[in-house]
Amino acid sequence: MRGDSASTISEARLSRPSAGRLSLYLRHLEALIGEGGAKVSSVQLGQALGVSDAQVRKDLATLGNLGHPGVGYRPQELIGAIRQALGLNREWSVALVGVGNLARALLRYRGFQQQGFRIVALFDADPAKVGQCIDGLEIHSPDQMSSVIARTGAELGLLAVPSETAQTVAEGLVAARIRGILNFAPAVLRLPESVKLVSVDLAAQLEQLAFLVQMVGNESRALNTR
Amino acid sequence: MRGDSASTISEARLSRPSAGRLSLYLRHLEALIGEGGAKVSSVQLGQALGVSDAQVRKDLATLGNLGHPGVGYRPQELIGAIRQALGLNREWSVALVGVGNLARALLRYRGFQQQGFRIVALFDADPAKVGQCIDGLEIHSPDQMSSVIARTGAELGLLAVPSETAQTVAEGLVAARIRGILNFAPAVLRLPESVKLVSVDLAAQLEQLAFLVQMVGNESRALNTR
DNA sequence: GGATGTGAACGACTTCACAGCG
DNA sequence: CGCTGTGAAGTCGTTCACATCC
Repeated sequence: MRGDSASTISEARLSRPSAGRLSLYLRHLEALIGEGGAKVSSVQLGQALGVSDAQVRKDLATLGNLGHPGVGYRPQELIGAIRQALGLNREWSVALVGVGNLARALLRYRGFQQQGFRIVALFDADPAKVGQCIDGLEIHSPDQMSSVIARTGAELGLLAVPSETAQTVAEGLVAARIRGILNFAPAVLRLPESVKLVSVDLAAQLEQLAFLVQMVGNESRALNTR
Repeated sequence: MRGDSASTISEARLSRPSAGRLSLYLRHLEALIGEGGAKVSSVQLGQALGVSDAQVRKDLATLGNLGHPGVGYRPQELIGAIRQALGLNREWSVALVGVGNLARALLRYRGFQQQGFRIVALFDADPAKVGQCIDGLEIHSPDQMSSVIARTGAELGLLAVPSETAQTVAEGLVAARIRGILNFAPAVLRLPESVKLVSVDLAAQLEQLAFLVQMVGNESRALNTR
């Protein structure tokens, strides 16, 4: 890197897959800290996470010059830098729509609050559920979305509703000025560019697994032809 | 492709991302069928799913010559071919380990049984849960894994246990001759090559979303410099 | 020596663009 | 015509290999 006369972070662009791996590094590093590991090398990290050492270096290099040649990386520093790069150096308030079993699982999921995500609002269209409380949070009607989200300051939304209503509910969240949606409904959502979307399609993942498993069978058959 | 003198299916290799999209096409096509759509074009499919038309054609071309130039594709045919390619033209028996909220959500999840996945066995290490029944399925102790999995013929495993025990439990599933694992624990699992693994890391997905949302802010700041 | 950072080579996936067919 | 199938070009991400620094 040439023009680093000043020590300002040059804010190199961070690619999507790289960002995904940073999450993994982060989790692993936080576990390491507990064991007081003072240094980590790209080889160690890579082996622990199933990633090539070159890949690790490339990923970490985007964070700035954190590596100490001949030594490795300092976990503490890395953690801070990764948090910053991923936007985890602050709290994120999250709204959860669709209070079914999945929602309950998400509510209790430790991984979220551990990284500063806080679920601050619940919504469900079922009148029987509206007004009830879970973990100290009242379930609101979707009508209230705009006001409740404004009041609680939620910026992210978890969408755990049936696929039929997913698009409509998502639009409600957009109208309520949510900035990003994590969608669990098996539906393809259409959102304005400015609202970010990540989808987790459980059925598709399981189908992917079936495909891979089935391929193994085909593989061995294919090998016979050699 | 050279030696296609015979009309035998040349079984073109199906790439991982392509297989992922096939799941989406399949779901959309099954919805279309209900509405009696007789023909679909790559453009229609693409727009519905947020994929380029060229991509759709490339993906579907791997299934054999199903397209009718000047006309489009017949949904029925496509569905059959996709099912076959993904290995969904049969039932898959599935074992579910770790009976918490997530497991309950997965058990009731329609998308699974709709594509022929049947959960046939439950396991949980908590003695208080062992012996209980959910949806007509008894919860077994992990000790019983080998025998129960052999008896029920489960080939796939859903792993919904805490990350600390994930590796151990996964090894148990491998020992019980499971062929693929869908892992929900936020841990990196080490499995033999022959056992396929797909991981769904909820925390990482949410972090990814935070990253994207945060990027939007940085983007607009970056645009100012222009 | 040991480990980082990084251009260059490589590979995988996507888009382009168009020939060919109904 | 309209729409598919597909080589060619392009883009993105990963791996290699090595100069560099402690």
